[in-house]
Amino acid sequence: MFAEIIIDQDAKALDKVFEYIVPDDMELQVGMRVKVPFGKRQLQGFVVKIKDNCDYNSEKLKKICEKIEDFAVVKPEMLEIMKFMAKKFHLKLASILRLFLPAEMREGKVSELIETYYHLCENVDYSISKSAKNQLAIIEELKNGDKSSSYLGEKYGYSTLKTLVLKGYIEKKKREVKRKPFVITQNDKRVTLNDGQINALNCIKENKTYLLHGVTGSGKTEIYMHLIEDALQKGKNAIMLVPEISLTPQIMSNFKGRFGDNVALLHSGLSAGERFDEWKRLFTGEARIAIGARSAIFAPLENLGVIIIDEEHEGSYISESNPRYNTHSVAEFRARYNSCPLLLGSATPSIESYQKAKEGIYQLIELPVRANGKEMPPVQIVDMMEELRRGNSSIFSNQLLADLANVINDKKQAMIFMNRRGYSSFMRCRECGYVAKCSDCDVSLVYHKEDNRLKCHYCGKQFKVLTRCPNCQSENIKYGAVGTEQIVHKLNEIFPDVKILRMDNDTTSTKNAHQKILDEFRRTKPCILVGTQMIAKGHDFEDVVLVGIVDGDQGLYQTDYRSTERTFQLITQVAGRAGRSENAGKVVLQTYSPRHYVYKFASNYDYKGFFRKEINIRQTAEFPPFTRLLRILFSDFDENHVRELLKVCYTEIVKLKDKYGDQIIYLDAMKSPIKRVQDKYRYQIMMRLKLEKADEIEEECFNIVNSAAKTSVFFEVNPQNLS
DNA sequence: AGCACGCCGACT
DNA sequence: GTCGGCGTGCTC
Repeated sequence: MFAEIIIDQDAKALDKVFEYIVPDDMELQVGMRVKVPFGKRQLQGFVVKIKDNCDYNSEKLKKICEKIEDFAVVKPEMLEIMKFMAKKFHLKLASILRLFLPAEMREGKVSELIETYYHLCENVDYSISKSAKNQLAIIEELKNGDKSSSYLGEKYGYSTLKTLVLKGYIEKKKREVKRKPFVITQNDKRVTLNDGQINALNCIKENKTYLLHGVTGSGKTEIYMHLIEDALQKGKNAIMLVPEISLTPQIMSNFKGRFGDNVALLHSGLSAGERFDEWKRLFTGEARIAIGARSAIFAPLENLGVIIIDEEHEGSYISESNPRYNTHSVAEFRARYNSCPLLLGSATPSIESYQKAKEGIYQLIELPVRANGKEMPPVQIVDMMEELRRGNSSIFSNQLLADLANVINDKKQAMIFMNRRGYSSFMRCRECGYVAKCSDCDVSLVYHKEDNRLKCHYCGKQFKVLTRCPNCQSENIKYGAVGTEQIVHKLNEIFPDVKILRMDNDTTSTKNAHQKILDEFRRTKPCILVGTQMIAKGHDFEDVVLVGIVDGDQGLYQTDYRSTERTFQLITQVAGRAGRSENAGKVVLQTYSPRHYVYKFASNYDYKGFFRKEINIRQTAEFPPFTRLLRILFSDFDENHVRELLKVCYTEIVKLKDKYGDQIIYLDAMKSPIKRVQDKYRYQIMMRLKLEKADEIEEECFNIVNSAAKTSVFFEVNPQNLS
């Protein structure tokens, strides 16, 4: 017997199957991990095929050394996923396989938590003197079952235990225990579904992809729970993906409360050991529901009854570091493989997904009404240009300050939201609102501090920093964004007696910092919480009556075709934080371009209107979903090396223009906007392709690059972020 | 990824 | 003379 094996090394040169002889006495299965001789070394590999004949020079074949486990860690479905992903995303086989296993299982690091415990020996005469109270107490405790060493030791003294062992009355044993990452509080509060929800549930039956467009608070979570419950009742399993940022204790305890130990949670807050335990519970079938961020799509579950992607529009579902993949595609693959429905849920679906629903590729389900019947809070747009003209050049409009003062008076709470800490940002005229844009691409230019230039992230063109506004000649043209620190500082000056909390990547680096800040916010009134995106998700605070968006524009003038869409999503999401309870809320949105269509639609919560406008723009501008963007990223420590490689590939790819003509709308090679990352120089080829031949062209490019490159090159389709 | 083979500079 | 630099090539 022979086996095809993928060596567990993330190197391009090893990205193929190697053949080995299966020893006669070895019972081998596909999906097992094995140790094999490889050159002078012994390496780990994955068995992907077992066969009777070999296709390689049989004299050179070596024997498999041993099995790492006695069972197949990679199930057949996962091998199919591997093949699918390798083809679709041009990834190395080993790097995909690694996604399937928790890091703890790599290179024999399998660490299980071992507990020592004591067990009462049976059929023994216990002759213990009455004065030995501790010894007697231990025996009594053990009559009710085994107890852990640490428990007994702390309570009665370790020496006592030792004595009993010596006497032969009790035994010391070891066992594996599961780390429980989460305290389970049973709070199975069921909500009766409204008609909309029942309708939605009745729709989702078939082996299809459904897009659930439900406004904030329309009860999507309840639908998810019912779907999962249905699946369990049919003896099937379920996967639910949520953005990492919204894996809040609230969400987790909701699902744990409803499904108890059936749920395995996979999120970044877990220690490596906890992750491994949760993974194993799924693998063995002890847990049947996987809930987690992006990578939970690889949960080792078979027989799936439903896959759910919550907040499907979130950018974090596209992996931006290696291996780069797109969760929707993998989810779709698994759903088809298991013949189960895939549900994409969002209050603000991505333009791509909604378009697919329009085209009938996805089944659209709408939940237009909030479950509690409440209106969304009104959004007031404040024109910051007008504020400037009136002589207010601060970060805060008079309106926002007045509203904040009211909140403080009423001992309520407010959230001040800003888009992100910006080091690189766009350049804007403070007089007329003009924003520097690329002459070719109609996207905003990004200011790069390192070389004091403005760059276009699409075509790589560079521009000198402007000193005078080309529109109104004002010299008051600046780059730069305000950070959260700055906002907190100003607020402290204006409201010296009010507690102001800050939450962003800086303040939440430690594991529990996030929760601590939120807890403090919950307790304190009045209070203002200043933060980035992370305050926008899933936290319900009864007393938040005001949400201020300081820089509504920032998302807008980010540098890619999705920025308007993101701004809409963000405003909707942030607005949802105001007035969750009886307290009528309000949203104040500050912007320098108040007439931009996104604000009109967002302030009316008019998703469909926004979609119609946006999809038209995409169509005329020839951007996705009507075209495909392809970015080929080359990186290497040696700059000359990359440039040479880029040149070779580019010359070949340019020739495709002869063959495909206007199918290639745009093609250019350039430095990557952030040209060095982790000491590696980055160059890229950007292409915009018409859809008809996109697959074909992509494949050709891949082959060109693959035959030229010794180092690995990354392909990205419709990238989220172009740095 | 690693490890060997191999072909050119400055050292006991 | 040879020790050692890292370019190239191979691993079933």
